[in-house]
Amino acid sequence: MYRNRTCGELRLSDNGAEVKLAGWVQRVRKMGGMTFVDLRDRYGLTQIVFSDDADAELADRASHLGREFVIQVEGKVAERQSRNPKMPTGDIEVIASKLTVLNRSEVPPFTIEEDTDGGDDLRMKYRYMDLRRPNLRRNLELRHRMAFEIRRYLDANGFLEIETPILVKSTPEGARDFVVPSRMNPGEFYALPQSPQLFKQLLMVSGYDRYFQIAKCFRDEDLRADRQPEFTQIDCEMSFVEQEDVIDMFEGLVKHIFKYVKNIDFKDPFPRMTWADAMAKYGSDKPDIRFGMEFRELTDLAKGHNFPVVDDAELVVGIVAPGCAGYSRKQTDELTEFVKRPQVGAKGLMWVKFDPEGKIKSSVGKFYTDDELKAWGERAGAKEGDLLLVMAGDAMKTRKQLCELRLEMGNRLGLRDRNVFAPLWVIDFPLFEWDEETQRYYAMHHPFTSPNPDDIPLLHSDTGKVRATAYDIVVNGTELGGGSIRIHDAKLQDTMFELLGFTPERAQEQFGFLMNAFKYGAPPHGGLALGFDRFVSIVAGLDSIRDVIAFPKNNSGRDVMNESPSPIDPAQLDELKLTLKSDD
RNA sequence: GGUGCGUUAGUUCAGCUUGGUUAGAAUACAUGCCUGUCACGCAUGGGGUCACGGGUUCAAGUCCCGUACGCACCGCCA
Repeated sequence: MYRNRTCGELRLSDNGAEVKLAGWVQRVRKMGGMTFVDLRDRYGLTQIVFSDDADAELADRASHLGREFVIQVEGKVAERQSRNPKMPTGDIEVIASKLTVLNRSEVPPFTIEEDTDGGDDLRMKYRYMDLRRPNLRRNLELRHRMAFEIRRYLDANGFLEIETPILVKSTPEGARDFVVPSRMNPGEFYALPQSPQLFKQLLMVSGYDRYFQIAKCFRDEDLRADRQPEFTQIDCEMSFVEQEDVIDMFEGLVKHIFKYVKNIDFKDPFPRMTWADAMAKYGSDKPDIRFGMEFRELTDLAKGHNFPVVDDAELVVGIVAPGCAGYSRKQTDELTEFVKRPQVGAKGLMWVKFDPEGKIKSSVGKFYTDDELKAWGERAGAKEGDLLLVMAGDAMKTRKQLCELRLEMGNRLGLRDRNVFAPLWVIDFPLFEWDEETQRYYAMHHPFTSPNPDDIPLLHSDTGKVRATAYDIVVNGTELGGGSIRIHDAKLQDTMFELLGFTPERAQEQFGFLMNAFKYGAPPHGGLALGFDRFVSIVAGLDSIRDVIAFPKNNSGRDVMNESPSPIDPAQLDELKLTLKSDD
């Protein structure tokens, strides 16, 4: 037995106990005739003391231990002469009587501490050491805890966890597929699943009316801080349900997680907002409702004053930054620069300051009288001391740009507190999205999403207006997940494919197995998928999902630790009947 | 596919604006001193292909071009 206690558990009540500990050397502090060693394992840190008075040879050996050596120590727990209130084990120490070096370590390339001195790249290359750091350890513990609670909740509600294949059929809709060549079927390929969508619908046909899976999904698209090529979804599907049933069930799941993992009780139902409202009030289908600053339309007030920027605009819309009337020229210029950055892409920004004495200062004073600007302020709900920020232009673009500005102001004003969680259901998404480039409709969610029954008459006449029975759950401006009630009627599904520009042959080729299954008694069904990595990172208060994934990929989809992807052996290519094209 | 920023000691960075002596700091590492430290302290020491390639120049870590890599973002992500 290498150890009988861990480095995190010893307390004053263990005083006098003979213990055996094993772990990694966090730090060695030599103080003349005494040497202190902080010993670390998954559970914590314990101080080990070696003293010349007790055993000079042992103390000398201890003083030459290096960082991250793996050692085993036997000794007696003792109360410290000088306690350290900053550590849980700070009241005690272990007076060593025996020291065994189980393994040496090279000097690590970065410090194994909460605030490491290592950069991201280096940490990824030595991820196995990065994972020794307490913050990453806590993240993975949180992830485990959440996965455990998800299973507990769903099991209690009668869900079955069922695995679906990783080698699946490629479908061109949606994201780019990762593709796997088939050796036994030369020239043919599997795809890795973007989600278990089709399988979970088939499981509903099979009668497994409550299914879930914590499923790995794969998308071959460019990465972001919150996007990995392989990621994990909490994938769920239910039969004999309507939108309300699905929302209830998974609002319950989210509440359960916050309650048992974060000790946060959401008593009230989560607020809901239609997609149209979300776009109009926040310029986003995933608004951060931790703070207000809702959009107010000023188009009618602003137009007709010989100000070309406004007169040519489809929409004039503003937000009120509370208490910001004192912003200096420099600060308003900064905001203007912010919206003019290529990432936001606005042409400019108008501002109106309503100072506490009732005076008005504005970047557009040339075009509007104080009374006219006052009317803007009244419409927008600006009080004395507030700053009104206004943008104008094409409606959709301007809303998106003002959305960026709103979030920026939220950050500047400290209104986006990581410890505050504001969940929100966004409902009534459009069923279709028009694509200018290819001049056709795409499914906003996916082609199996059912239209809102009220809008079925519009399917052919006013396709773009048709609402879907689809819903997203948003937390703090991040899309946590989404789902829909699916189509279970073969005729309606045919209509969908037709509107999406599929020929019957192509629809049959791609989704024939699902459509065939639907001929044999498909129950009404619907479901939802939550992004597990994002969920964990939101609960942990982190911006990047990389910190909640044990072995993530970098910005260009590479694993810098094992250097994948990598070329394969020519023999492997031969077996697969593949030839590489030369790079030109 | 595109935009921006970055690459200098094991590590995190400064130096570049205005080209010119032996490229610095902190930390880490090694050695010594130190019997209550816990970000220990003090002293000494070792440690550099200034990412790579080309160009300008009498002279390039520094200026210019390109490439690679990293990060963030746009496009993309039903």
